[in-house]
Amino acid sequence: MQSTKQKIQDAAARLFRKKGYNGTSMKDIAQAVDIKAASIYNHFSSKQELLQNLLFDMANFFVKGMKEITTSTLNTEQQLEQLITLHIRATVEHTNAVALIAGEWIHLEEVTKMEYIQLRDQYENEFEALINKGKEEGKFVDVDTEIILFSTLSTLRWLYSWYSKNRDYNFIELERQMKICLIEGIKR
Amino acid sequence: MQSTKQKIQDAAARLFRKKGYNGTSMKDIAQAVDIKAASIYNHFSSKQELLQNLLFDMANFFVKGMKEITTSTLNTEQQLEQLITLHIRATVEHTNAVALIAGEWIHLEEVTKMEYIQLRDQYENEFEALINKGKEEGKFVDVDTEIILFSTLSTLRWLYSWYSKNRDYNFIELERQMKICLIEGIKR
DNA sequence: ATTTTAAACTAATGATCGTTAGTTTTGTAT
DNA sequence: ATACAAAACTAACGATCATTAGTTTAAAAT
Repeated sequence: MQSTKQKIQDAAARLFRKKGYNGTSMKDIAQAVDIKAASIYNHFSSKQELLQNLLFDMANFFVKGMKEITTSTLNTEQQLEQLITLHIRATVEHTNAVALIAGEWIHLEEVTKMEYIQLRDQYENEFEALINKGKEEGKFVDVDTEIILFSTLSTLRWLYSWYSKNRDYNFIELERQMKICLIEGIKR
Repeated sequence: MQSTKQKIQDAAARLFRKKGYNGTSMKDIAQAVDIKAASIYNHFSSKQELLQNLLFDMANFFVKGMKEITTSTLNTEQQLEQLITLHIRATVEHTNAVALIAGEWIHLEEVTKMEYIQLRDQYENEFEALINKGKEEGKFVDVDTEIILFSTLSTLRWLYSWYSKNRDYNFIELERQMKICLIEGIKR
């Protein structure tokens, strides 16, 4: 059985995704959990806190996953494969929260937004370093690193959208195909 | 000199992108144009109409471009190249409006939203048909068409984000690199 | 110069929203 | 059974918002 607090978080993620942060009222969230809007404040101090929890949980999930991968003994190509797996796992396990990453972070209040962007940039920089490493090792094709990064990341970030329409797609197969699509294309 | 009407549209695009549709008030838009909120209604009948104009202008831009390309005499690979050029052109010429495609279409009112989704699906289907054609001709690699489509489209759709941070990047070079990145990867 | 039209303004309306205060209910520990 | 804490409720607040009505100003046409 799910706790009320967890139910509120889940409903918030789903509604923020469907109607946007500002388009979702505390009443909407409360109704989805079958309580009154004021009761949410027994569990969270504000609507903004709900958004922050969702976004930072995901940001930390990715930053932590990146750290584990880059400090492993896997070779560069294997590390890139693991990054793809990381994104697929996040998407499958937290589809709605992942969807918020695409656009709803703009509704974080100013100070928090800057902290969030910092985490995102950190992640991107480590991703970029990995691609550069592969290029230095002569394993990857000679295309501008930033363009490879942006092309790869955009695909991984958009995955939630595709996954929402193809939830029955074979999971292992998706992983295999994405690795071909994203890695074979840049191998030399 | 830009007309007031055009200035309102441009400000709306910029603000919708920065603060979201619901996060942007008519007063915000008016202030950006240095008039009062009520004066906007001399040019547009509602805030919703502003969003609709922006999104459908872009949707029509893409649908029309697709039609021109697929009815041309170019071969499959060249047509795919032209599609990339189309997205780059849209992004450079209408950066803010293109940015709205990623997330703000959810704020279209219900009936209009369905029309919009229909246009989007039509575009995606024609894109998919092109990839299938390339595969049948034995020109493209044997990866699930939907995955190639989703990977390619997500990169093209996210381009506005990258472009916003790299406006000084050499334009011709971007086009060349993107074609390598998106087409070489799926060629066989 | 006069009329007409377009586009700005002021002021107000009704609705919704996030949040708070105060109260009651529910469940748990003693 | 009683006491306590957690979590629900009702009611109300101040603020903001999209939009409308009515008025004034500016520009264009006659």
